[in-house]
Amino acid sequence: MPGSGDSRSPGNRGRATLGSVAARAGVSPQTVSNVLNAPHLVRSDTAERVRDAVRELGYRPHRAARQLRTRRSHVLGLRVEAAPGDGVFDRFLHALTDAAAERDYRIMLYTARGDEAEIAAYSELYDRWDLDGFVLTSTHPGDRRTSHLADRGIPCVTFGRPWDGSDHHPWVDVDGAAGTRAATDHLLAAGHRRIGFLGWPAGPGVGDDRMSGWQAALDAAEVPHGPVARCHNDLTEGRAAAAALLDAGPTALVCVSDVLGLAVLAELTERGLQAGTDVAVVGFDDTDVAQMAGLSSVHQPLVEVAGACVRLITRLIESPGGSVPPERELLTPTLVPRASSGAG
Amino acid sequence: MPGSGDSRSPGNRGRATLGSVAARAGVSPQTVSNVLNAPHLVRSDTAERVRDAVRELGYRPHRAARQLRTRRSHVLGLRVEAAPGDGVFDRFLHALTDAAAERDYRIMLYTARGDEAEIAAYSELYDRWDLDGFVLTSTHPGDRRTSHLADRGIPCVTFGRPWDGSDHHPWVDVDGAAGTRAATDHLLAAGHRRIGFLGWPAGPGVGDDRMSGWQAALDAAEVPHGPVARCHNDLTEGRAAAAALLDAGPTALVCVSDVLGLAVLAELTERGLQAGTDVAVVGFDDTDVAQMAGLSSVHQPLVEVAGACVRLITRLIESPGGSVPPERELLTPTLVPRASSGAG
DNA sequence: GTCCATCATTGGAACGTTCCAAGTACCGGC
DNA sequence: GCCGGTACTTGGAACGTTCCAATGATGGAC
Repeated sequence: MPGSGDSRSPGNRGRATLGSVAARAGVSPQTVSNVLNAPHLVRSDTAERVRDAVRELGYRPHRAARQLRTRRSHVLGLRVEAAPGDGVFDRFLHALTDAAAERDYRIMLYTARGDEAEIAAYSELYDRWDLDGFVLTSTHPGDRRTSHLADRGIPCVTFGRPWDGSDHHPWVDVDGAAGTRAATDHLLAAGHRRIGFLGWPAGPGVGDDRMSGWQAALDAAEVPHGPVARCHNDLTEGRAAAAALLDAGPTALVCVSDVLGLAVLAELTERGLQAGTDVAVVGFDDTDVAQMAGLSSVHQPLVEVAGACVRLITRLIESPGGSVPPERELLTPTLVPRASSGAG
Repeated sequence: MPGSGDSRSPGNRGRATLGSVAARAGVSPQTVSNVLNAPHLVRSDTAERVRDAVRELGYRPHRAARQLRTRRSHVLGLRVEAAPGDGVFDRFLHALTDAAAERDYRIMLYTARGDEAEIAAYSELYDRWDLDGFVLTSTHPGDRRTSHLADRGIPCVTFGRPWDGSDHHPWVDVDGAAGTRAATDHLLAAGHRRIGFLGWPAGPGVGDDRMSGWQAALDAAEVPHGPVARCHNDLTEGRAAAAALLDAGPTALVCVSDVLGLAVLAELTERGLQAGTDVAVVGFDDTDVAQMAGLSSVHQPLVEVAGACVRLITRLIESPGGSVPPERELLTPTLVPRASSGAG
């Protein structure tokens, strides 16, 4: 071995290639490739020699070349929404990026104005950028995105179950009903018997699901339903709804979101009442502000959600025929009790 | 032209390639490439014929192949932070994705535990994934990331100026001092003469910069400085600091962030005082919660910031020798007056 | 009509990887 | 000593694009 006779090619920023590693180890490029991708084909001492060369040269396979050959980019698409965040998306984004990296996948972002525009963007991202699949969020009744992707055989997974009962794609969701049920049980255990609910406007989807947990808990305990109010996810509307609710004299309120929970807190303060002692309040999502305001809240296990999303979609991508039955995963959130419901 | 005799290659999901377009237009693949990348080399009638073929076949160049040849991925890296978001990052993310798409660039995410881990991740992303450059956020004194990148000739741009006076990379920032100055001027114009400041712990960086704007406005108006308190960006700490500040009897408070602004609002409500009439309050960042709580705030022009980031880094990437002098851009935020400072 | 310059187009190779089919060596059985 | 199999290794082509150098066509000057 005379000196450091690297046979690296020019215009390559001096990076090692399969060829340079092969030369160093005294084998063919194909064998180096096999060591990395199909080790069982290679004799162990040869493999050892190749691995040494890989280490010495700091070789790392070049994605674009692999991608050109295999049509796999190891990149997943994720839409970033324009709508004001509820504080959940950031955390999901981070967890998803982490979970993907663990399996050697990356996340690429795109934006779109509405579902139709998103659908139009798929072909560009799939054909031209070779994205391996898409992670979709905020599923809603009448969502046409998943069926579009399914028709074209493009892998996807949704964070959020399909609300129209369709069944052609894997999904991961958090059991909102279980979350509000835990919150309600927590209040019942603390002795409350007049427990109201502040929710979103009626309609199939996340809002109704969360409300059903509150109902189920009360029914199971044979406690009559407390007052109910519904409004949009807005602090001002929430204040008005909270005022109406409080006039009905509940001792506790379960809220469909932290924003509405905070609205209740604000209304309580306005009335000179103390959250947690006079009226107990629980929110949903465990956002930063809830944390800061001491609002009890239901925490979504976003790290697990992200992990499951990546697991499900990579399984789909890496399945030979692409014909595995779609898996589902429904995760249970946990209650984080704080001062607003009498804790700590 | 007998029928639809597309000469598309197999294993290609039926996508058109340079070759199939060339065959259809009756020219060589190279000419098709020239039409798309160097139109001045091609006679106009030929170009027209090629463009027709492109349209008919729905041809779109394949990124991986181009990337393999040119070593340009048209992808920018962006780190997504674990830290609880201040509500600014989401909006920046969306704006950046949009701005990048406009120039045919995409954003790829990565995570890292600390700056050193991020530095370690660069080579993987740059060498293996061929990222064209990085957009860095949350610059801070003693930031070693930019010099590392500069040493290796890897393009980057930062959202946030370098706080150690270094000058080897382009950056975009929002003039925090101008923002607090506008806020203070707004309060002065409303007749306030005892204007306090609630800031972060002293030290070079964003916090001191924002405080300096408050000072400058008061000095220019020859009004004495009101009371000052400093604490971390936390609602609980903020409440205590706000209490101390209010005891000093200011008629208005400028806050370094919305979180601390909300802390002041909470403390005011506790005391039975009305924000906007009894004491005026202004926050910083114009987050969703500020909007909902009616907190006046300083709005960062994130769309412009993102646009500038993309413009600066693409200029760097696409400059032939890579040796353009680093540009800087300091954007001015705007005040959004709300009820908490007597508006609307 | 010859020569040179310019314009438009083309052919061949290369980027770094993986697929496929073809090799080579070894080994045991008969 | 030939045969067939198994274990390992390799050569050549291909993925779709761009770079580089070479080719052919056109036109004006002399």
